[in-house]
Amino acid sequence: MLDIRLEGKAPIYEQLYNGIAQLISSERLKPDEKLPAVREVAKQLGINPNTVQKAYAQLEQAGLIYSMPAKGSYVAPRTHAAAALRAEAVKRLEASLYDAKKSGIPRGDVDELVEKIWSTDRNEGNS
Amino acid sequence: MLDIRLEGKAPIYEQLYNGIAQLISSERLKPDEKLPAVREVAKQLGINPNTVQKAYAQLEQAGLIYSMPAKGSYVAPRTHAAAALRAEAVKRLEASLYDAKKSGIPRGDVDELVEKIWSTDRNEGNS
Amino acid sequence: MLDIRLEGKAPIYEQLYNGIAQLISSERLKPDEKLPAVREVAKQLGINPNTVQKAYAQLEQAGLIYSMPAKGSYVAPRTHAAAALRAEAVKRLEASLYDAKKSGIPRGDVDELVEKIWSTDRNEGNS
Amino acid sequence: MLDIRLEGKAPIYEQLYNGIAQLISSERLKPDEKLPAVREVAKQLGINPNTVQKAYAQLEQAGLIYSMPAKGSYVAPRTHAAAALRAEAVKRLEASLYDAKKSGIPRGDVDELVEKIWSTDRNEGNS
DNA sequence: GTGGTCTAGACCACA
DNA sequence: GTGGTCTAGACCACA
Repeated sequence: MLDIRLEGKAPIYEQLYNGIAQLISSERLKPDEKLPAVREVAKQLGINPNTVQKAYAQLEQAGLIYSMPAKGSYVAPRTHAAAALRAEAVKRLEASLYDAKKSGIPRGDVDELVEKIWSTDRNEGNS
Repeated sequence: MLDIRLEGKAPIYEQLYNGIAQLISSERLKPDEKLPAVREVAKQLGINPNTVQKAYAQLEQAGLIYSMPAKGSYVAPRTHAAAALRAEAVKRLEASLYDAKKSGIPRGDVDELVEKIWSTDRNEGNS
Repeated sequence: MLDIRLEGKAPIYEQLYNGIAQLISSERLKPDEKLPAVREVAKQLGINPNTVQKAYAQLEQAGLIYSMPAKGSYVAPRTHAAAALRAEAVKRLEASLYDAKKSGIPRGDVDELVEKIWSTDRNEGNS
Repeated sequence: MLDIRLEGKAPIYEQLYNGIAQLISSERLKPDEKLPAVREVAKQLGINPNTVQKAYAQLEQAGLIYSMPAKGSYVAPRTHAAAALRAEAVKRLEASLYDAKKSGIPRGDVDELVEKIWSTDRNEGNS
């Protein structure tokens, strides 16, 4: 229901934040779409509701979602969200590519990585 | 003697690791050059020897340095160090590409970025 | 609770590492099973928590366990653990073969040993 | 002059001991052959004469070499040395192969390793 | 409660 | 002197 995989050493609330931001950025979550309730996400992922609450609070503070008390949380309207996030993502990727080039990684290796990752069509999820 | 500034919230041993890795990568520390002793670095930076020890241990395990107990620690031969650094760079790049994909960046945009960066003729290198 | 005996001159954290690796390898610790907490192991064995922490950190880095800060440490999924253990076994075997060669053991003798051991039908396994 | 490579974390005197033992076991050092002088070995390998002295002392104590004061050290006569060492080496290798089998390494992989190592004809030495 | 980081300080074998 | 190990004990963010 929220196709997000928790893994690695980063704090869970941060992984949740990034995961949802990516869903918004890629428009798999559309503007004004309702997010699943905090408790639901917590149960689904087997984590503490406080942790989900923290992620939602930070998403709201970042202007990516808005919440209507007693109703739920919703993806913010277009202008605020997707475009800006995508621009940021591109910027981070560009920096990574420059680093890779500086480290002497040949372009061919990069192209192979890109091929490998983008051809893994669909199904990021469920290990 | 080791021109590294500690700052920010990242763990000290990690900052040390990255700082030394950069010195090796940029060849300001040359292959087989002796690194300052654990205790010396600790005194110089005003931190605990154990913390320096941890950074050195991880650098050794990554293949960037080798240490001979009772003699000292040394920068690994060029090939080893370069291979280790490239392996790390590839790992970071792969993570970035996954993030970019999840953020909805189309493959075409990525290919363009790669083209743009790698066609920038030659030597973008050693910052 | 972790049936491990510390003895001999090897570093404690290394004995712990090997002991736990064996429990995982023999599946007395199953995939995704929770390991006892760092402090608990320390108390039980009468050693310092830092020493246990070191063993756990290295097990995680070898891919044999994964840890979620504030939740606990868990045995890695079967595939990861098995791959890590095999990688280590191959490394040890390679070293042994080099030693054997240096000691002047002719290749023919080695081949005979391999033949003898692998033809011993099936399941020599889980000690 | 003593084709031995020092590497890894083991104490140098131990590496020296094993290296010389292997040369004797493989009969690249023959019975009653003279070993190079302590000081010579120390200079050649860039290590402390005390370290070489320690290795020689332990080799003598193990009955692998004998020393004639003011003359030098010599490889012990046949019966004491090569045969026993080789038997030990075979035993260690056999144990390693059993471990490898228990770890699930397929015979094919072992054969490849053997092929790789024994076909690297000659020249163990000089990195 | 949990893993993770860090300090202060000790001791060891080896060189 | 050098790297490596270990203890005792503190503090942190996160859950």
